[in-house]
Amino acid sequence: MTKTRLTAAERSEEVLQAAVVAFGANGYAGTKTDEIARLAGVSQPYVIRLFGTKQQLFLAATHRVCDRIEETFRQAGAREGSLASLGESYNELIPERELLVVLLHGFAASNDPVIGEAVRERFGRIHRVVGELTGATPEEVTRFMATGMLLTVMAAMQVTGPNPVSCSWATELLSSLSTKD
Amino acid sequence: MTKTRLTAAERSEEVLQAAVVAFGANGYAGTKTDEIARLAGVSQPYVIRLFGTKQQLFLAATHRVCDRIEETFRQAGAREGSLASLGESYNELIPERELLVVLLHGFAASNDPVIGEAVRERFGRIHRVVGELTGATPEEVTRFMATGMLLTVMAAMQVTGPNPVSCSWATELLSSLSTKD
DNA sequence: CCTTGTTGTTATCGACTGATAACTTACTCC
DNA sequence: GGAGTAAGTTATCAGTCGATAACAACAAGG
Repeated sequence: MTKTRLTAAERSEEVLQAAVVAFGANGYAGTKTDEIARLAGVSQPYVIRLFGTKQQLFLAATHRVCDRIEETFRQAGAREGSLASLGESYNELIPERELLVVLLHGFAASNDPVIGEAVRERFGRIHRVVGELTGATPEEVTRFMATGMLLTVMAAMQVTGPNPVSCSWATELLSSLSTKD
Repeated sequence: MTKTRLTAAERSEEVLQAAVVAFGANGYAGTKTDEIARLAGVSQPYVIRLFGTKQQLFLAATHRVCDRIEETFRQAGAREGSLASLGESYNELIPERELLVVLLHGFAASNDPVIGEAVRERFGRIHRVVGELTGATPEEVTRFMATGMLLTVMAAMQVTGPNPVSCSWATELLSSLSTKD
């Protein structure tokens, strides 16, 4: 019965983490604020009060995810500024399936002007950061991003990450990636 | 006032095309059957009666899209069995933004077991078909699929296709693709 | 022309869902 | 210790949305 009371900032952080999980599973339109509330252990109206709007909460989740991706890349880049190094660090992110898939749901929700603009901006930023960290050619960076999108889509299809659905083409595809990723 | 009456099969075809457009714009959860009905020029209950369920309609739209992609690849492969040839044919698909984006929405909706299974099956099939048509190595095929996913995501973000949102990173990225796609 | 099957509509339900308002409970600082 | 503020809840609304049912209109064949 730990009815601990948190500051709004702390509670917002918990709600945000819950939102990443929920949105990652069911996307923007498919996720109900009530579900996020249950995950976070608070009431649904409180979720709304903390973030104002479902849309704003989704934007916050998107930004959180992109921040973490950039952070991961920066750390990998600090160790070794190669595409291979960043690629490996991306693999570390895959186990947290929701994380990557939230981003995919952001892309998918780009028809909403507000979400679309945010998502384009963040994707462009990741693209730029990868280039800056590695000094790779535009072609190499593009190819890196393409591989990232493939992995993200596969995460969404649940053939990678925890409890993966076994799939002949998926294992084949993954092995052909590791040969020169 | 052309109150033409069609057979159920013909009307279903029109509804299905409308569904591809609508689902492509707003995804599975984000699209209302009523919207599809308006696009097709029929009443919302009739849409349901023709396809039974919103989910079944989405599945039909997904299969339709995948059929068209495979068809396009087969035709290109018949002309010339190279990855470059298939890649060019994919570019022809991009102007019909909805088409590719429906597939992305399918990936995103993979949390639904029925949709997930269908989408995994179709993606695997495309992967296999590309391999068969081109005789390329697994690594090359995987890279082809990765590029395809990148293009699909970019289509969703509306930086390619009709009325593209202008975006510095997008033009840069696209030009680096055309150098050796 | 009238019966029968098929196409299509209107009316309506019932469950959901984001958001608001009003109220309550805990913490904190004199 | 109580006044004030911040955290959190319950109650509830207003609008949606997919689906069902019942009815209507059109076509074809005998």
